[in-house]
Amino acid sequence: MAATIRDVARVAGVGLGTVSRVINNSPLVSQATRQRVLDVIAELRYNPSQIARSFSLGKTLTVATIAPFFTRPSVVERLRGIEAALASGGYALVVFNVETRARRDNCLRDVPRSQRADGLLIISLAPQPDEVLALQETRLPVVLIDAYADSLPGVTIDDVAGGALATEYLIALGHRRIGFIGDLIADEMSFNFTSSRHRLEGYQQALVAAGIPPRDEYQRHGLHGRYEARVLARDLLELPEPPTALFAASDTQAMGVLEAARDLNLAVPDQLSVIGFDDIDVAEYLGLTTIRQLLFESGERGVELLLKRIANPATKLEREYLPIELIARGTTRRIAR
Amino acid sequence: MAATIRDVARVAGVGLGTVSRVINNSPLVSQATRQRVLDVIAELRYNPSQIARSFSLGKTLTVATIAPFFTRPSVVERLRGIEAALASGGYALVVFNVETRARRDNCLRDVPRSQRADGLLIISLAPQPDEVLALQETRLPVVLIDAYADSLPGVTIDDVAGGALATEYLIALGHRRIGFIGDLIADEMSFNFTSSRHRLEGYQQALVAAGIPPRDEYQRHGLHGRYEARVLARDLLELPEPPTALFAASDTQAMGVLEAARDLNLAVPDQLSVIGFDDIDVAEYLGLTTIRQLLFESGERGVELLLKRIANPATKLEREYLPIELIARGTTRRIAR
DNA sequence: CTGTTAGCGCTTTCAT
DNA sequence: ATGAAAGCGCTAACAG
Repeated sequence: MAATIRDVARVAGVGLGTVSRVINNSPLVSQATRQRVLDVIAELRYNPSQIARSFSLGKTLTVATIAPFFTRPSVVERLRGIEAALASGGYALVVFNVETRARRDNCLRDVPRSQRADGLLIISLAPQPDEVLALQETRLPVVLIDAYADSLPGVTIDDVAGGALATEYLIALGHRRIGFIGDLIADEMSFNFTSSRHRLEGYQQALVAAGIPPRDEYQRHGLHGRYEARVLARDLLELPEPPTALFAASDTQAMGVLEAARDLNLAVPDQLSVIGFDDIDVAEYLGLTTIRQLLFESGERGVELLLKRIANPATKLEREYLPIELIARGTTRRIAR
Repeated sequence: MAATIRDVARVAGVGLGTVSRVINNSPLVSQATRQRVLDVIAELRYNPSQIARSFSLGKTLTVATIAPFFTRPSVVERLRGIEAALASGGYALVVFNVETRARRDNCLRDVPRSQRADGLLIISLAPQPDEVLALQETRLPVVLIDAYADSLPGVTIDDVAGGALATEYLIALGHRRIGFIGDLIADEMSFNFTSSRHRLEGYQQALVAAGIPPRDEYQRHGLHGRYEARVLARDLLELPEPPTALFAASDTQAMGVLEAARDLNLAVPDQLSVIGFDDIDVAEYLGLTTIRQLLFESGERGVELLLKRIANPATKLEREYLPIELIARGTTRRIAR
């Protein structure tokens, strides 16, 4: 069917090796020979088989990514950074999307083993200790993005500091009754997202530091999603003594909070201040105050670390922290007294 | 290093073929032998190499996707459908993101040739005739999603009908001065998106059918994006005799229109009706009236067509049209008189 | 500079 | 039911 390197060699009247050298731009071919081979390649419409190439080389020039809900704006933006960095390095990107616990476990177990890729990027998923061990056994270079695990390299932000930053800002605006809306605390059945948990920690620390005792009833957790956050927030805002400000662990959840405020006819920011996290695209549109993190860059940096590790697996464990920044917009204001 | 099939065979004291049969669940192995081999596999932590397997089989169990701006909500949703359908079929997904004209051309040319994948899905990009020819020459099964090309299978919606549907709705609400905001008309330098152009056609047809002459100054085109649409809309709305309703070729652009209205202190829908296209996630949040198309499903159906073609390349050219639906929300209303 | 050859790890006949 | 052997298309080491 399709021409092989052997066909090219035969027609051009040269050896296999020569054709291979031409394909790979080796300098050890005379100009004349090279041209002849090139002509035959064009004539035969020959395309080197990537699979055969990978096989022979022992590398796939492919990087695999496991991401939960890759449809979430923050994840998409990280993926975009990954793709861009990978493409400029000549690597292809294969994506595994994970929306159930079972698939998370399967992917984490099987993808590294399949040897389809030269490296693996895991987004927003923290492998458990036993999974880390299994991962290391495969010897496949791995980098975590927006997640942390002992003895695995990664790029993240300081989520605790982020949570504190958001909360301190609300405190500085005079708020004392500050609520928190975040993801479900990881349990057996869930994904082990850690960022929401850390942001909660930062929230609590900031409160304590300001002499405000954190109240349990001000902290609500649910599945990540606009609708879930809306329900949670509505509940929270109907408390006898409701919060005057709400910190949502993500912009998506903050949108749910905004909806809840609308449901209850609470004016934002006059009666309720709202702050989110991530600074996804739509945050600007909504005028949402939020904590910005560099999503695109996290993908880029993750790829850099990974490629370094692929080139030299002995590279010492690197962990990179990306900066965060408070973006004050219109959903927060000094508390009315 | 890692154990190979040969190691397993040796340790288990069986032939290569037997191990292969066990791996592939062939029934031609005795229960006893199978168990012995399985034990050795576990003991050696053997994982069959996917690359070697692909190579030997002559198939990669991978599908490639070329998508422009895969960060756009509508594209992401299609990809999600693709990934889901692929995963359940045992295929992996490799993604190429295209954000420049040059990369579009390169991908269209190189990806099919590289033989990295058993099939190719092209999203929202219409190959030119010469590109179609080159594509067909590679004999790689291809399916278009949200794009059309002669002699290539695909799944799309009827964009002309969609444009007409949106426009007729505005007309039915009493609007006569209806503007259109869409993508740049394809030129040498751009991507050849066709959907916006077709929606414009539908818009014009509906207008004519209602006896309203389309006015050139009511039709604006720019790069796809919220900001660009905002600028375009602002300009349009500052006309001496501005439109009372605006049809945006996508929800993202409709958001820009909404911003423009805000800029000019025009109340929506009281002073201006706005309708979008796609019904992306955020449309519901914004209460945006729009034309819904089945994005996720378009990915699923594209995969189905593609897998069918991979299984049997002689499958006759299939083209599938997905339904559209008007979703009336809060950004449109009967014109005040 | 160039041709030849030995694998890479697996699937698949083909015998047995 | 199972072992042996022939590739799949390419790269790289080796010999000229």
